[in-house]
Amino acid sequence: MDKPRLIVIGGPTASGKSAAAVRLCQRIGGQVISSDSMQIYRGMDIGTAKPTEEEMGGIPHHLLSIAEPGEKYSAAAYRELATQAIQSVYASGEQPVVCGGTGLYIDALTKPMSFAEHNEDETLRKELSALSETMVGKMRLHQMLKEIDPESAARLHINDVRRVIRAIEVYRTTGRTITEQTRLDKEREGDYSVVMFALEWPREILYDRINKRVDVMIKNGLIDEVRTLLNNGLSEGSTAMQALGYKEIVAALNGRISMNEAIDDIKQGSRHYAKRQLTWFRRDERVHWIQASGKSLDQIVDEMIKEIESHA
RNA sequence: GCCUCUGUAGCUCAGUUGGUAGAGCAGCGGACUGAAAAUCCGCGUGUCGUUGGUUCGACUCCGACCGGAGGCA
Repeated sequence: MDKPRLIVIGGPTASGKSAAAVRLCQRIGGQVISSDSMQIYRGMDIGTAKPTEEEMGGIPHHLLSIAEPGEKYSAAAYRELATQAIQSVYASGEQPVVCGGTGLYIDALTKPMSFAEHNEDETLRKELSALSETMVGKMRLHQMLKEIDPESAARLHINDVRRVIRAIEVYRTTGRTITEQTRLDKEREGDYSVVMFALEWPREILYDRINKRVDVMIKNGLIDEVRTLLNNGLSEGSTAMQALGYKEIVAALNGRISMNEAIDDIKQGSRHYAKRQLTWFRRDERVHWIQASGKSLDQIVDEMIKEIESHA
């Protein structure tokens, strides 16, 4: 039996993914499944550029505002929820269109990844993080990994503490190294027949779009949005408050930097983020890049539909 | 008009007694398998304002000119 078709729109922030996804859905009869790690949070609308009711254009969107900002979330949880949402869209006879900039989530969904039941250990993670505070500790962590999984140790830089800790954690909780895990995953096939797109812009234009979007966010009340989250007791250390546009405003509200500096930091952080996304999606050979500059939404969607049909 | 300071990377600036230049930020490239808007790694991109001169050799010393800042008039 043929695998069900899954359309994915990735690419950098502010490239126009959301609008393209909506238009595509309108034209082919589809529904949007978000693959954005921050738009899942309730109350984080302006800073995450979450589509408004109007922007959704009558198309159902899944996985937006489904978690409280304090909640933990993960690629595994995403895969679980997205899979359910996709099944429900297929059941309704429509085409699921995954849209969002979180590359890891897209991979977790579209590539085989065996997520063991239990493979997280907060206590161990905390313990190891404490160790990573010093250079000596970092070296000890790296050494520890070298003893259990030399391949990962060779691949990971000593300073990439998160991944070093994660690799140790995987082995301690599952008895299997992350290297072996990855190898096994690569031998398997994904669940979908994926058609993937990303929108491409000349760099200066993309950066200009980012800068302008940040200004609009401020004008639309981002500062109040952050204030409300803090008033509701959201801690500064939560994952949600690591989001671009939020951590900087918090720093300004707490007087560590001026509001103007915060705004510049958000723009710069977003530009850097867009670059990282470009690196991620450029590496993915499944991506069909669509030149967006100078084209109307429908022209862009025309190209997508043509590509999708050629896959049929 | 005269005096003083100043002109080096996209920006802010270093540059030793003369040996064709380097930091931060910006920018560019890369990695990424349960925190990913996170985390981490790598890369100077240059008519040293212009033009003469001194010198084996000038960003560096001297002259002129051009631009900028301040002071005296």
